[in-house]
Amino acid sequence: MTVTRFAPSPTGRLHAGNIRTALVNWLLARQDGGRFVLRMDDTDLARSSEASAVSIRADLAWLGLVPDVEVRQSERFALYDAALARLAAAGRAYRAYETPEELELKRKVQLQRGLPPVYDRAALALTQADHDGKAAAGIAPHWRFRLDTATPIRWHDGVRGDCHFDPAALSDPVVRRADGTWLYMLPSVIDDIDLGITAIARGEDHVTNSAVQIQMFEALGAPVPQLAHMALLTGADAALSKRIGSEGVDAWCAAGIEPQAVVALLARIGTSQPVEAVANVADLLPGFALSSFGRAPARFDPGDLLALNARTLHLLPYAAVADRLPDGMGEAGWLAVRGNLATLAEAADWQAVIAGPVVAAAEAEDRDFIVAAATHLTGLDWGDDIWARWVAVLKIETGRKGRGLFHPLRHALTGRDTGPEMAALLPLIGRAAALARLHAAAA
RNA sequence: GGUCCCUUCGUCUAGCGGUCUAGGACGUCGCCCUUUCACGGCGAAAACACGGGUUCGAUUCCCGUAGGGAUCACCA
Repeated sequence: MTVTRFAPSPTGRLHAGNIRTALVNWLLARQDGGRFVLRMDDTDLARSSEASAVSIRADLAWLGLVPDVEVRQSERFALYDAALARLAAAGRAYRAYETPEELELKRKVQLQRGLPPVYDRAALALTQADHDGKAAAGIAPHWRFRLDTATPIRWHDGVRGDCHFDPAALSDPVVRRADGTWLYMLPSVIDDIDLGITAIARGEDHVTNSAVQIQMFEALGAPVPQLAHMALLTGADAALSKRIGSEGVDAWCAAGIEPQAVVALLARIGTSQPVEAVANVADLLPGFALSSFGRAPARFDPGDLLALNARTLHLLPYAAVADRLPDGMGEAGWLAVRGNLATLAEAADWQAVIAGPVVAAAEAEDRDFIVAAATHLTGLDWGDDIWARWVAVLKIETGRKGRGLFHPLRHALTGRDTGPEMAALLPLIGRAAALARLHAAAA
C-alpha cells in the first residue's frame, strides 16, 4: 500500500507549487487505495501560525484533497529526542559549537579559494574535555548528523531516473539547535519512518536534501521511501499573474475559478498528458503516472486557468453546483446555460434573462416580424419543443430564414445578441413572459 | 565558484540512430454542424538553441558553447 504525505510548514497560504505537490501525493496514494497524510511541519514555532494551519486545511478541502490523517511536528518532539539519542550512540550525530557567524566566515573563505562550501567537521576532533569545558562555560552544543562520506548515494527517482550524489560534497547538516529546537531535515525523516510513508513526491529543490535524508533513513535502520522530484513551476508573465494571481486559492476563488480547474491543470502541467477538464479530482486518477513528468521546469500560466475553468463549467452536472446557483435556477436552467459560462457567477446574468424583466426594442425593420411572431406564438400549444414548432411556422409564414429569422427573436426575448440555445431558453422563459417581451419589443 | 538537472511548434510535451516530409494536447486561425455563444467534427499555420565530432546515416550518442532551473543555511 502506498502511503504519501504532504508536509507544508504553516507559515502562509498554499500556492501553485505547493498545491501541485499535495495533489501529486494525493493521487499517488489514492491510485492504489493508500493513505494520504497531512503533516504540519511546524518545528519553527516562531514562524508557524495556527491561522496558516487553518487556511491550509481549508484550501485542501476546497481542492478536494482531504487527508486521512493529520499530524503536527510540534507534538512529536519526544520521538525526535529518542532518534537523535540513537544516532549519537551510533556515532552518526555529534555536537558542535561554531556560531553562525563563524560558519559564515569559513564558507566565505572556501568559496574564495574555489572550494565547495562544505562544513570542515572541526567539531569531530573535540575531546570529552572540550565538551566539558563548553558545558562548564554554559555553552550548549548544536547537533549535526554525520554523513557517511565514503559511500556514494544513489536512488532511482520517480521522475529523474537514476540519481547519484557524492556525499563528500555535502555538509553534515545541523539537525538541532543549541536551544533544543529542531530543524527540518531529521524530524522529517523520523516522521516518515514513524508514519510508514512509502513514497515522497516533492519539488526538485529537495534533491540534495533527499541525498542527505537517504543516509538518515539508513542510519535509523529504515527502508528509504520511493522518491520523486518534480521540476519546479515557473511563473508566466507579470500581466497575467496580476490578473488572476498565481499566489493561491483565495485569489483563484475571488476570480471565480473552480477547484476542478486548478487540479486539472496542476496534475497535467509539465507532463506529457493533455490538460483536460474534469468534473471531479478523482477523474484525474486513471492514467496518472510520475513517469509522464518532464524534467525541465514548466511554465505555469494562470491565464490557462481561465480557459480551463470555462471548459470545466461546461461539463459540471447540476448536483455539483446546485447550492451555488442563483435563486430560481433549476437543473433545466443550469443545463441550458452552463455551456455559455466562463465563471459560475455569470449564471446569475442568465437567470436574470430567464426570469426577466427584459425589454429590448426591435429594429424598425423587424417590428412587423416580431408582431407576427407573437401572433403565431399565441396560436401554438405550449410545450418543450415550442421553439422548433414556432420557428418552423414563422419560416413558412414570413419567408425569413437564417440570421434574419433567429436574431430578432433572440434579441427580443433575451435582450442579447448571443447566448444559450433558444430551444432551451424559451420554455424556461415561459409563454406569458415571452409574449410580453415580444409585444414590448415591437411597441 | 562547486554539484545536480534541463534545452523539440506560442505553451506542455512524444521521440529513446534510419519508421521524422518530427506526432499529440492547449492556444490561434479557417471551414462544417441550416442564427449567436458553447460543444462536436474537419482542416491549417507553427518547433528539433548553436558549434564540433562519432556514424553510411543524427532530433536521437559524445564533447564544447550559449541559455534556463535547482542547490551549496543553526529556512522548510
